[in-house]
Order: sequence, then structure tokens, then C-alpha cells
Amino acid sequence: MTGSTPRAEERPRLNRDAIVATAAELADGHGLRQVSLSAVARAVGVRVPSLYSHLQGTTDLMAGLTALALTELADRGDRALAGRSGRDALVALADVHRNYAREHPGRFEAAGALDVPVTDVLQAAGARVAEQTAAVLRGYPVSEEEQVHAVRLVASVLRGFVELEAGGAFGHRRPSSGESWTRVIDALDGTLRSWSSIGPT
Amino acid sequence: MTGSTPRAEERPRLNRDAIVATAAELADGHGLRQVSLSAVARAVGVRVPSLYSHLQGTTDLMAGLTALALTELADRGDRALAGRSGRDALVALADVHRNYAREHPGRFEAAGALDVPVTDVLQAAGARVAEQTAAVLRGYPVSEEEQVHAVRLVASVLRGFVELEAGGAFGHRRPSSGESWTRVIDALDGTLRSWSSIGPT
DNA sequence: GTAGATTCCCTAACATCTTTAGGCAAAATC
DNA sequence: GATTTTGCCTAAAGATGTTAGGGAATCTAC
Repeated sequence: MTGSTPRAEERPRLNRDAIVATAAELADGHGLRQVSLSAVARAVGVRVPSLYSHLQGTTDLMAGLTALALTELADRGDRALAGRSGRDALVALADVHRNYAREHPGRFEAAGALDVPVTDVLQAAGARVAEQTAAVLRGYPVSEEEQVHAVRLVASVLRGFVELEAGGAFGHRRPSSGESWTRVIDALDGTLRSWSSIGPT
Repeated sequence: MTGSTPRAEERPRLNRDAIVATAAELADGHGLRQVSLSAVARAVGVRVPSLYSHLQGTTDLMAGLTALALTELADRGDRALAGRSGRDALVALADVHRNYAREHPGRFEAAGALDVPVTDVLQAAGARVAEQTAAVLRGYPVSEEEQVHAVRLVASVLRGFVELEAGGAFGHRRPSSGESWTRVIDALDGTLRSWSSIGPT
């Protein structure tokens, strides 16, 4: 009788979004690798099998995490790009990604997971992020047919730098990675400004 | 009596290197995620606890995999850079990384694992790879103090592109990612050639 | 308002994987 | 040839993922 746990009032209800949100907190705090159904169940205060009422298993949880991260990233990108163009836009978008990775390392890792089943939500968020890069390029002399290559370049630089920095690959050596970040974005800006002269030989 | 398994002659002996090599094969074939002590033990024909005579557990196995991959990458880099300089060297080093990722996706993934305990072998291999990038930069007008930034740029571009391509992020859309690769390396070459004009404002 | 359907969480059970403890036989050492 | 060492084994325990099925609270419909 002592076990008359009145959880009903302290815990409003459980749903897929709440579970994924908890997983996101865990990922940011302890690393994506530590996210498991067990850990999430402990965190939300239910038994593991109960989670199966809301999602289909580990894979589904990871897909939800990836979709959440990409959506948040896309939302920040939209806000950052509003009213900006050219170099300003490039810097703003790049900083969005870098700052997101710093604030939410676990989610950012999830956003980069490329082995997750593609859902419609995920596809949509991914498309938004890609479109933002394309939008930035409109401020540079990049032709329609060259755009794909430029988009891939920007994506590569952003992902590579942010990932290496987050992983500690740049150590804490002098000069700081922040200085390198400025140089890298400068270099990218320069490349894009003179893109038309790179064109197909 | 029927169980007089004469394994001794068909299986020479087991050691750490052989175990890690088997793990590398599994990683390339089925993905790094699928590599486990169980899978490796099955593949080499022993029981799981037997592996503990040769390595300390899962973490140690992963560290071994990372060290193996980085060492192989460094070996290829040395061979590719011999006798080359400037743009030739840049293209050669970049292709080494891209081709290694295509030939050995699992090992490449392991090479990029940034959450593995740093051993001396691993540290040495990592240093060799970093030194190769620095060597390439000697063919460009990059000052001593600017070198760090340029190294970080090159590392970011390579890692970002190769990872995105390996993950299928560039899809199979036209134009092919191979074309983008050429453009990206061209752009990188151009940036490095004019690096001296980027310098600190 | 109450009967029935649905929802949501539970326990039980099983498979897989990691790790530790301890045994046994072959190989190496003296 | 006796002893120590080596390398593999079985046994066992703990963690995780998944499925099956039960029971109570909530919702729906008369």
C-alpha cells in the first residue's frame, strides 16, 4: 500500500516528443553514445517496454533525435538569414551551425548521423538546411549549374570544421580554434566571390 | 571424443593484431556499428572471453582499430607525397583520404572516431597524418604562424567532404560527387595559393 | 451513469553483448 | 621430467533491446 505512487499528477503524460526531448538532453549531457532506451526510460521514470507504446525501438528513437536536431538547426538558420545576404549571410549561417554544435553537442552529432532511416520529417528538415546554403550562394556569382558544387563545398567545410572542433581535434593549442574559424570563413567567402573564375576548364 | 578439435594446426595462433585485423574486415563489410567482441570472436573462431587474453575489452578493440586505420592512412600518405609538391601534392593527399574511405569505409569511420582513448601508437599515427598536411602546405605561400589555420582548413574540407560522400549525403544526384570533388580541390588549391593575401587584417 | 473499447503502463521472459572468475591442457622454461 | 606460463575454455552475472500479454484508468456511446 505504501506504493501508491501518485505519479499521475506529477507526470502529465508521456508522448513521443517528450521522449525524444529527454533523449536530446541526455545526448547533450553525456554524449550520443550514452543514449539508450534504458537511459531514457530511467530519465522519464517509466519502464523500458512502456516506451514501445510511443516509438518503435532504438532506431526510431535515433531517427526522432536526428529529425529534432535538423529541425532546430533549420529554425535557427531561418532566423539568422532573415534580412542578410552575401558575406553577412555566410557568416550568420556558419555561426548557426558552429554555435548549435557547441550548445548541443549530442544533438549536433545526431544531426550528422547518416545511417538513420529517412522519414518525411527528417527529409523536410534536411531539405530546409540545404536550401539555406543555396540561399546564401545567391549572394555570390555562382551560376545555376555550379551551385551544386558550391553547396557541397560549403557543407563540407562547415561539417568538417565543426566536427573536428567539437571532437577536440584542434586541441587547446594556440592559436585558438576561434581564430581559425574566422580564417576559414574568410577563405570560404573569398573562394565563393571568385567562383565564376573557377568554372569548368 | 568426437570433439577432438584439431584447431591448433588450422589456426596458427591468435594475437592482438590478428584480432584487430579481423575487426577491420568486419567494419568494412558490415559497418563499424556491427563490430563487437561477439562478432569478432565468431569470425576468428574462439569464444568471447578468450579475446580478453589479447586485449582489454571493447574500448581497447576500438582503439586498436583507430590506430590501424590512422597508420594505414599515414602509410599511404607517405607513398603518395613522395616526390610531389604544390598542387600535385595536395591532390595526391586528398585522393589518398577519399580513396581510403571508399575502399575501407569501416576503417575510415574508425579513423575519425574522436572519443577513443589516446595511446602512443594512435598519437604517433595522428601526428604523421597532420605532418603530411603541413608538408603539402610548404608548396604554398603560407607563413609559419598561419600554417595552423591552413592545416585546419584542409583537414576540415577533406573530412567534411569524404564523410558526407561516404554517408550518401550527396546522393546519386547529377552531377556526380566526383565532379564536385575536383571543384572542391581546385577551390582549396586557389585559396592556398592566395593565402598570403588573406592574412590577419 | 454505466458498458464496452481504447489507451498506457506494467511484469515476465528471452536473446544478445560485455565483463570477471576460475579451470584445464598444451607449450615453454629450467 | 617438474614447474611455470600461456591460451583457450565454461560458468555466471549485469546491462540492453524486444516481444507477449495483463490490468487499470480513461474515453466513447448509448
